[in-house]
Amino acid sequence: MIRMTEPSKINSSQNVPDHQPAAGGIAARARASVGPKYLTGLNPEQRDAVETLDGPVLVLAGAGTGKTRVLTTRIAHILSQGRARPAEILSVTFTNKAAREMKHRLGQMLGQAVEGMPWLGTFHSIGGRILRTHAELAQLKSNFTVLDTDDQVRLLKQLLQADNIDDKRWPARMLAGLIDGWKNRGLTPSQVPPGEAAVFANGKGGKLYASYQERLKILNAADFGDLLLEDIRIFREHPDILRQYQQRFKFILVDEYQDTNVAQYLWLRLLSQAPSKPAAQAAIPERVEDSNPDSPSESDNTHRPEMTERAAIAAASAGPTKNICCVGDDDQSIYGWRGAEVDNILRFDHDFPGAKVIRLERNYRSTGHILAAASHLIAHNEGRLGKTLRTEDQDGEKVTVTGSWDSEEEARGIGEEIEQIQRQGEKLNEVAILVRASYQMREFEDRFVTLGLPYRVIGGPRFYERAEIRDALAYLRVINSPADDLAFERIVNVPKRGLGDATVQMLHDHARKRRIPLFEAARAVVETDELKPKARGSLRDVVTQFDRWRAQREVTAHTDLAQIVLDESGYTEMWQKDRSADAAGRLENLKELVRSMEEFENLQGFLEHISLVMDRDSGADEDAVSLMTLHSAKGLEFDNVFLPGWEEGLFPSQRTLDEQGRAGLEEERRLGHVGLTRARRRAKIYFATNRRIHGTWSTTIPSRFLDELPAANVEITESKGGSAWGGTGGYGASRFDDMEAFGSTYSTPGWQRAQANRNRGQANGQGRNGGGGRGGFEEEASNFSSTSSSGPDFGSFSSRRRGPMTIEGELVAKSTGTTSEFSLSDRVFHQKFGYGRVTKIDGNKLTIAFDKAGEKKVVDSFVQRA
DNA sequence: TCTTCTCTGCTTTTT
DNA sequence: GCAGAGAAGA
Repeated sequence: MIRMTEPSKINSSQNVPDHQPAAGGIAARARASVGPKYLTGLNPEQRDAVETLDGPVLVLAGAGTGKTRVLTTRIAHILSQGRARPAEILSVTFTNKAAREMKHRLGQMLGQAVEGMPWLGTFHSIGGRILRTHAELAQLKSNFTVLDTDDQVRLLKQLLQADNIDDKRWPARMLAGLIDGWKNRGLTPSQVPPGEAAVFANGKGGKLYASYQERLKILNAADFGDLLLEDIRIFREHPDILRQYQQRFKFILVDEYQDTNVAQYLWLRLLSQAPSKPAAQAAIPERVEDSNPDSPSESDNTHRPEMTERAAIAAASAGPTKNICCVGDDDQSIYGWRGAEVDNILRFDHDFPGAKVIRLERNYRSTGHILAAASHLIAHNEGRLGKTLRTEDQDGEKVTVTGSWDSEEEARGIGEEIEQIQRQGEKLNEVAILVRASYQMREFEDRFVTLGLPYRVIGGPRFYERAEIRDALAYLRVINSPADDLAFERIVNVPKRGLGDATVQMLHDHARKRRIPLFEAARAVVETDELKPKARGSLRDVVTQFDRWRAQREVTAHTDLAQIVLDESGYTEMWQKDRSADAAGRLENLKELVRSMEEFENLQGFLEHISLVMDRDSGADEDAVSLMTLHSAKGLEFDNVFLPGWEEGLFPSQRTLDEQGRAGLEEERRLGHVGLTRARRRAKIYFATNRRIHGTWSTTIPSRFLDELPAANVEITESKGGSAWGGTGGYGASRFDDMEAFGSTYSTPGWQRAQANRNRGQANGQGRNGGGGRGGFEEEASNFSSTSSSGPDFGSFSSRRRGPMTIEGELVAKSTGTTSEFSLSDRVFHQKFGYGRVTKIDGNKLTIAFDKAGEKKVVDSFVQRA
């Protein structure tokens, strides 16, 4: 059953029941042009993963083992073997980026754009597509709106208010999280275990979930969870519909299977059963609820509800499994906190009997030392499927571990190392800083701004989550669907029209009484004298404007309409008048939005897809350092990877440890593994003894993960910014312990913290006086922005460093050659800090008093005349 | 109704 | 240390 090579099929097209021209094009081309060529260059395991087409297959693909290549080659293989047409392959990913990447690579492999793969996409876009087809079975219309988190929360807030629940004690955001969690686990309101439903607002949680669902139907809206959950419900209530899809999808491929949640699992599971006639079920005895000793959370009661759910689905759909191929890596499962079930991958062969498991263990990315360090670290986890990554690459440089006195010094040191890398002629695009929490980024941003080092932040608010984009979309949503109350409410007073809370409340009352949408209520209220003349006038304007735009919609291209709406509503003007730093960027984003609409046929089509498909693009062409969280680094790779902040509490995160215990620790460890395996040639780890978190300094101890790294592959180095302990390396009581300040082998955190505190003054002195040779302009500049005192504990520390260093800094700064084209009190603009005035000039380094950001020192090339 | 001031409470993030 | 929300003033 392994190799299905039937040579006759390759050249004869009559075996393919192929009547669709587009589909035939790709399939034919695949057969003709690819031949066996696509198989060359694959290692034996990869080849096995590509060629095992029948029955369930799990490909355990470690970091850097060619996962995407296997997936795309497998699709090419299926097509070239004539086993399915492009429209018969369901191929799901988690992110749009991954879906795009696959389409791109497939296109390259098959030599053309892959328009014929209609079912290649994210779980949510495909789920949404299925739901639109059968919307009426979920009490929706096919043009339903997909709500994002913000809309969701606002809707819940209204429900809480209506129920007189204290929004302070029981925040809407928390309820949104709970509902999300339930949906991730495939639970409809009636299926939520009563105990869990009761935890919110003294037992009202379940009821609120139910009324939220009701409201969604009235608004003709679905949230992200519904896109899958409603599909599942439809599949189960209408076996004929399910069978239709089961028959259609001859092959199913799943990327990043370790990240699937229970709902996704159920969805896949239903689709992956061979279509069986309702009555005749060749029930394979399957005991999904069996305890599996390998799976860590098995004994955990909290998983019971969905386990029974799982069992029910398994029983109902027990039939031969089709050709499903899941690719994933249990060691890279880092989304447990948002509902991903590592269990799904751990028990794959259990869920899909007869599954073939193929391990890809040859790493093509990292050098020996890096791989060894990563493997050794992850080996501390229990509950793995177990893989041993190997490379045929050289050992390369050892992974470095560097301790520094505080987080500022850490940033300074990394900045210097990056400059060094740059001097060696390497590209900044090949440098990444991966942090655990986004608040760590700031320090680096400040540093890079000072150094004039180009960087880009990856992640952060997505394009369509930006306020200006959501506002613009809200206008379009109201035009498209007058019943969209959430959208109407969002923009009725944006820009300011004198229609505040009081007016909106009044509209709500009116709308509820007559059971009409807010927009219609507004139309009616304008005709009465319930509102003050001023508010009434503005509201009338709003209503007439929307009526006009809707009329124009028939005769105007949707992109033009969007532009007209933005201009006539005064929205563009609002941002043009805004003098804050990011106003220009927002206007740029609005332009980008209008541009992106061109890809869609009409307004309707655009709105249907926007929330699912829209992505930010972070100008990747420019050579710049990448700054991102460990989470968003998954799937990326760089020559040089910097990993700062390996300290207890930060990494592993204390909160994860508190909330998830052992499972949390293991997930954090996997995060470390992901971080290390991003590096091709150099991986550099850092920790600081003192870190400012939320404004206050606290003393930290090195991460336990440092102790879990293999000594043979790791080199302990001194901070380039000057060692915290006057030259001794090492960090705290660990087996690397060769350090005087903390010289002891006691290792309880409390003891270490006590030691750290006791030694602080002493170490401080050493750092300042004995550290010598540090400082210079950079030293002074980075302190410059910290205007307020750092709290009583460190008062002496701060003042001490600020005094003499400033003088030193000035001296160095004055010696920098070039003179600036700016003069004192020039008005300037800076991308990050906004508008300000030059207060001091030192060569090409300016001190600027920013209107909003305070006083900063920056290189003149980073500002322009305002 | 809009602006300014005080208070709180902080991961990770895709769709 | 700062953003975001809510309450008090203009």
